[in-house]
Amino acid sequence: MPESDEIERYSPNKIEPVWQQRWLDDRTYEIDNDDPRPKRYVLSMYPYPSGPAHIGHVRNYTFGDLLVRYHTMNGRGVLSPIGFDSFGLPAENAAIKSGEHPRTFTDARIEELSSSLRQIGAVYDWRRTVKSHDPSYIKWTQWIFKRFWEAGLAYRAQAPVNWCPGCQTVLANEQVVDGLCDRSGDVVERRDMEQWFYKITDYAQELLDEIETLDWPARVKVMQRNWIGRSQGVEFGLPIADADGEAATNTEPLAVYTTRPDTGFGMTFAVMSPEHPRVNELTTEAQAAVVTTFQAEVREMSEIDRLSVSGTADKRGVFTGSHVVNPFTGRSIPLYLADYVLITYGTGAIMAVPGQDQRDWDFATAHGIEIVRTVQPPADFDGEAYVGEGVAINSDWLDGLGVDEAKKKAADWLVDQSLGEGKINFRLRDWLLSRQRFWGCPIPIIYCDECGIVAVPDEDLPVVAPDDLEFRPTGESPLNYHQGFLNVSCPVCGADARRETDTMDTFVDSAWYFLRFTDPWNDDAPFTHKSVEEFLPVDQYIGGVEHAILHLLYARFFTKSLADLGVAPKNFREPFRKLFTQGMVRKGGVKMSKSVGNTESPEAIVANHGADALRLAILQLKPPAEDVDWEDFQIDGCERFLNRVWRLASVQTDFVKNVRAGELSAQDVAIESATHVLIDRVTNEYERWAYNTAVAGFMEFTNSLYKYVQTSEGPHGPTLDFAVDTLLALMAPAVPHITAELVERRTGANVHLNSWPVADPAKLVVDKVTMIVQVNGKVRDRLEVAADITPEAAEAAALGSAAAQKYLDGAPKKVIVRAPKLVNLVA
RNA sequence: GCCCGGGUGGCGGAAUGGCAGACGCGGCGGAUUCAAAAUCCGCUGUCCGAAAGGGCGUGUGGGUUCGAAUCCCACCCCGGGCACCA
Repeated sequence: MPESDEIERYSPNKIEPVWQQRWLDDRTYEIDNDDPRPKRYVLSMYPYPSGPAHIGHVRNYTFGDLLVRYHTMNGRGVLSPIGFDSFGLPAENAAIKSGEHPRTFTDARIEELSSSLRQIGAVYDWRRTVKSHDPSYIKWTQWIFKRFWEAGLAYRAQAPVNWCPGCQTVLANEQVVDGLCDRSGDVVERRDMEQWFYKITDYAQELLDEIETLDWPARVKVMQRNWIGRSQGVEFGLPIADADGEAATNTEPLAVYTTRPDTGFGMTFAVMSPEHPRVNELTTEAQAAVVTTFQAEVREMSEIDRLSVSGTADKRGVFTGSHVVNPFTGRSIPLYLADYVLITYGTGAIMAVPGQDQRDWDFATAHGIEIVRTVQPPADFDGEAYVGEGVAINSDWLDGLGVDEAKKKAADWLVDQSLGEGKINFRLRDWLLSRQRFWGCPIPIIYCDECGIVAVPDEDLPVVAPDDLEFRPTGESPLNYHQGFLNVSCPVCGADARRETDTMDTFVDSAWYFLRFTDPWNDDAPFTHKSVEEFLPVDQYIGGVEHAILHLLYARFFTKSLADLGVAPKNFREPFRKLFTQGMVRKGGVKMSKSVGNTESPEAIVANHGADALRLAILQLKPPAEDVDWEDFQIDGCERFLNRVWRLASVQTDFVKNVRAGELSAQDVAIESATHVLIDRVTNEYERWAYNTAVAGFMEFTNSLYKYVQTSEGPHGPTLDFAVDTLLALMAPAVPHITAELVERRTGANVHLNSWPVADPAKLVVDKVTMIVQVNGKVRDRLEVAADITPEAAEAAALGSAAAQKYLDGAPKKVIVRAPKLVNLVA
């Protein structure tokens, strides 16, 4: 089909802004709470507004937008909101550098990101936009904090915390990666500070149990399970030994936690964490000096130094001079201090069993402590500590039992002896939410010398940071210097008091934003039971796998807590029914390429090639779940393809004279059938996130239509129109502008409001198929046969194939028939 | 170390027990053009062969099966997660 002057050229720059404006003006994607259509809630993760969209954003929001449009065409009322996770350090750092207020800085970045999203054709109900830093949102984040505080789910405590010297703030455990700050990369220090926590550990068991019910990627579920880290064991007391090595009755036993009570007879020493509160009490005078020195050494050590020896045999520790009694053997065993025992887990002290634990083995070897095996290793075992299955040995009344049986018997014995009780421990810690930063949601608390910790009354919310702040490069929050903010009178007694200057971790903001979207206009409540019931849970949540732990766990915790507090409906336990995690976009590999992607930003690509071509290229590149290399991004083929579609679907010119009417020829029937097959295929591929192959389907079909219109016979008008109109409808969720424009020109209709095509099952069946004939599993011939051929006829046809007979020496020994696809002749 | 993914042409990938390499990129050739761009059509895993045709081929080695990229076992490599959690 040669280019024709009569066909207006495809100019995305002309049509795309027009349609983007129309979707806004027509309020196509706005949804009211009482919308009668069946509801769908499609949500892409709350973005941090860092300025114009980068390619990772474009990928994420293209996937979401495709679904919003697809479900809308399927007659659903789709809630497609957008918001901005607009608190955070970058704005604050920019303020320190330029003196510009973080609010003006942030608002500008939000405007840029919003504009990029509109430019790629993503559609939202913009009326529902939520921003973390908006006072109307701050108010409810603070209100929720207060409800948590009243319920004991928020508390203030002195605790060893992770301090990032670069960010000048404390970090949650989750934000420390390999001892480094996950944002700045600084080495994290330990500090003891008074801080606010959310009691997420109250929900550890439910958070763990309900993972099972979620339609989430398996690896995300595994990561959450690992993070929560449930372990079942026994907590029991080791009596302190007196001078004779007997259990002292006047001293509290040392509590330890173990998951392997069955190995108790192999306990040849015990270890306390250097931070354990009973270290002083249990250290003898002779050992006091070395113990104090060791404690100081450990305290000085950063997390990374402490971890750097992990897995090595260098188990550092000192003897306390004291002994405890192994209740299993009745023997007195030495009590040590070692930095491999963590104060934050279990009781902060352990029974050490070198025979069955490699860490204890290493420590015992380094300090000359006796090692007793209590589980028989296999004959060929050549390791050190043996942690596998086996029969108990050297264990008196446990001898001969398997690990599980012995565990149970030993645990029961400890309970019977009133020494201990069964205990479940979690790795999960409470969520440290205080941040010593300015650009975050203020914690609505007042400290009064008379009344203590007092919450800001609800009617005084929100507490918002003042505008006239002075930003200094000291790293300290400017709130600490602002007398107007700092000084306040106590809401209870009226005495002079001062405000909390810490703000909340920004993960608090994103832990409930999806709820606010259901009723963002509400001034009397963060949302209502009704609004939650109307839209939640989110039917499809879309985001990066980097949020697999932090954000998703916090949002689940908030949901459960809010439900239990009666703020949300009681039975609303999980916010995100279905989760899709798209792969990351990697950039900056060494690979060089001529493709445009290397040098152009998404905005430049839109300007040069159009948003539809950009979207299509992203969809085609790779399966959505996989990581992509930016270098592999290729737009030329997609742009060429859209031009082909444009020419094909534009009011026909060059081949209009060839169009036939009347009876259908064989090739018309084939095209009609292929159209129905395409409907079936693409619908299925959209449902299962196979966007890359859906794009291939569009291209294949378009290629076959090009051949069709160029045959000497010419295309059949109604058949061609049906094929093209269907193609445009199927492509509409992926490339919304070009399809909207072409459909309007062709039929006057709005493709995005049209209903989704439905395949006619009768037209999906073809009457002739290619049957392959194999000899010994190798393809030797292809035969055209009727689709409903009988197995007998298929076998006969295969035996009649001359091409196959060449490889047969007489009659085949065996014939496998899978009519009508294949016949395998086994010689 | 443990737990997940993954390894297929020059490149991104398709095929989840039945024609390996769909679709796109890149490359080659043809049509159109004064010429070029654009466009349209065709070819393009590899080896042998003039061709017809055939051999080989989905990280490596074994196995199951009439038939394996696909299932099983062992190993190698790449990516991610967890990692002193008692």
